[in-house]
Amino acid sequence: MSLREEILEVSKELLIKEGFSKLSMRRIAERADVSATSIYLYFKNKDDLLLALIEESIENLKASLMEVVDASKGFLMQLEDMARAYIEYALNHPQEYEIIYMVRPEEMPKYPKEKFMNIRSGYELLADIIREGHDQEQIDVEDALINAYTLWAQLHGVVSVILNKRLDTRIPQQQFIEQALENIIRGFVMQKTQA
Amino acid sequence: MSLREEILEVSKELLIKEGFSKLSMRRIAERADVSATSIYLYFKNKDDLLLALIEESIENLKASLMEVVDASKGFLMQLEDMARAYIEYALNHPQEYEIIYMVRPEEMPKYPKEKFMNIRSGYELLADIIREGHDQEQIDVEDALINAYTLWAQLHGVVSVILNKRLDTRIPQQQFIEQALENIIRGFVMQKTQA
DNA sequence: ATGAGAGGTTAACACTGTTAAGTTAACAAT
DNA sequence: ATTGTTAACTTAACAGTGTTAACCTCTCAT
Repeated sequence: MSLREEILEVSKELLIKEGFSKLSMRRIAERADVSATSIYLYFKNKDDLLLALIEESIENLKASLMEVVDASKGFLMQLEDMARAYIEYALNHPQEYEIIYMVRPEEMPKYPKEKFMNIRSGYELLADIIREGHDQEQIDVEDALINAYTLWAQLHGVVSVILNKRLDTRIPQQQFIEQALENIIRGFVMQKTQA
Repeated sequence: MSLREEILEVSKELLIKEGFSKLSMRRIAERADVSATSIYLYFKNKDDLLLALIEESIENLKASLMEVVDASKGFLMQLEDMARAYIEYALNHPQEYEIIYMVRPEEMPKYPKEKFMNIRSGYELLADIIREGHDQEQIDVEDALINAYTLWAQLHGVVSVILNKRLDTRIPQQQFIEQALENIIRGFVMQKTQA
């Protein structure tokens, strides 16, 4: 394993075990048994390293979503499956999920915004399913891509509130998730009474 | 103006002008023309100071929501008004909004989680409106408080995606907001065909 | 006048990301 | 076989961070 890979591996371990706030260059270096400056031989700076971690997390998230795609199911079912898969991934891999949204593009202008758009194919995947629903006149949407983004945003909001521990203690997490899923999905279903 | 107020004032200025990442104790101190350690006479630590800023932001956010409450309007209209007011506040005061969700309770265990729940009355406000809709059998909800949280979470997701600059450049922001609002609101409307 | 306390300061510690300069080893060319 | 070059790595240092301990200085009540 190259040192670059070693650094990435160790960084990921550290991220998962100790969280984003403990992820410092010197700690990574220590764990990898090299000097901190060696990291700069393989990454321009910390943001560059984080970006590599982010991309990996995005790949994992996308893979999780891909797994539940099953064209034989109805699209409503697929929509719900994907929504559940999204939430599940986020809650099961909190650090890996959060790092995706933690690092802010505006704070690292060196990188093209495109880098952060790697997740794009994930949206396309969602857009495809939404389009399918529209074709079968069971989902009431105009622009599938925009709706994919709104769906994604709503899901992100749900997991974000949970991960940031902003949920009222009076509210059971699972019930919150179920209610949110219900409301979100219903927001996409065609209202035939209006048509 | 007491030094404590002065520090808060200066901190808020610095936060708005230069953003969260530039908000350091020494910079605050410099702007307030005192030594950095003086801040510790009035705040236990940086988190304590941030918490004061957060509380102020929450008050402002709540006030913005209160402003649009108008019982004479239909609750669906009220719901939309509040949702718009939420998004508007977040986009018009990005730093003040973000700080609310930026600081993480788990990273400052010294403070009771209750502190972060000051926003609770905002949820109650929302819950009241939702309850009203339920009473008039125009909104399909079981537990109003849970639904207030899911609504809030969805709105947070929408503004979060925008503020974090994660929106695809192909997608016009305003169109995204309108579509999201439509989907979110519809998620709460009763589907009479099912009843 | 003296003691106490409020309200501030300076110096320092242990961190952080990052850079410049130096070292060391491997390998190619003369 | 001795150079020169390059890659891979290290040490030392800079500027910045949050935070604490120790100190000063002024005001005011006894």
